[in-house]
Amino acid sequence: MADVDFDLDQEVADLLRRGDQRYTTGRRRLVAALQAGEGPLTITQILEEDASLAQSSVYRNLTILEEVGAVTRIVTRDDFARYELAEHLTEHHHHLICTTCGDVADFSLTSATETSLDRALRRAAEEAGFAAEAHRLDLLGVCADCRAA
Amino acid sequence: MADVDFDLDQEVADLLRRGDQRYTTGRRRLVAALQAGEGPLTITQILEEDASLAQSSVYRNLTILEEVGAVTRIVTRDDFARYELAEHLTEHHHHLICTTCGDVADFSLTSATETSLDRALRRAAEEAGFAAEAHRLDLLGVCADCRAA
DNA sequence: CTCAGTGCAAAGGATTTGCATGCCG
DNA sequence: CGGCATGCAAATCCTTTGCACTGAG
Repeated sequence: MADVDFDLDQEVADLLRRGDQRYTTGRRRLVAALQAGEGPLTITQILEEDASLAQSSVYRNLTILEEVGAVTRIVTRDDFARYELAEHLTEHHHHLICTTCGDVADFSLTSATETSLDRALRRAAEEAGFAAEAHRLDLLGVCADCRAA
Repeated sequence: MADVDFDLDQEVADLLRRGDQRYTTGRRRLVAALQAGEGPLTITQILEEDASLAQSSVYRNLTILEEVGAVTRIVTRDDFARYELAEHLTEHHHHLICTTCGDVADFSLTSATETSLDRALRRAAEEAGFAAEAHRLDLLGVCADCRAA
């Protein structure tokens, strides 16, 4: 785990440096908070995770981290944007979005499925004259917690 | 085309009636505007499509149409929610989201791909104790217009 | 007639920004 | 030291809501 943390920090530091940005204490804390989360986090959840962070700085730093490619911003249905570490810093995955509580969890497909999906998407993009960059696959439903409640 | 329109109107009328809602002129215009769009539309686009509509009524009616299951609200990355006719009124499809201009277009996969994808998702949902309701697959990239520009 | 639907304008709420201060390089 | 990062509070902007009016049944 220590190794993983170190690599992540290094990677983020590199990304920031390449973007002429500093890796400040606040940004380190932000990355740590995102890493601690089980899935994408809302600003509120981040502030709860680390109360030493200021809301406006969190917004600003998330924007910068997104610009340098360290963080991804996702929007679901509710009014809260969520942020997670970029895929190349973690692993390709998808989201289980709970339509009841709004929470988001991660899941993965087998690489075989991913491969054939990629192939199909590449074909579709070509037909539309679209330069594909990435795909996003979400599963909507009710999470285990909400089903129990 | 006339047939299609007729069916759509009938269907929406039924959905509204079941929800104890009226199918008023404004709502008809709203449905027509959504039908005219090439893909999901923002409120601004809807108002441009039919200038006789009032913004607040559009918001209110879209909410109602969503509640009765005639319309789906989607959120991408920019700050504008987009609306489209519900899948059972159109056809199962996915979205090409332009990361440059934010516009959204529709596309479809072959039914073979859809089937295997569904199977994979069902499996994943089961593992997570998640009651799957639907899936959402978006392709992110640069649209033909933006590539040309 | 009655009550839901409409339109205007004002309010709400997540996000952004201005500005003075603090800290990294 | 110089400039970027920070934090507070005020401003923004999409969206929602209050209220009086209109129209459907």
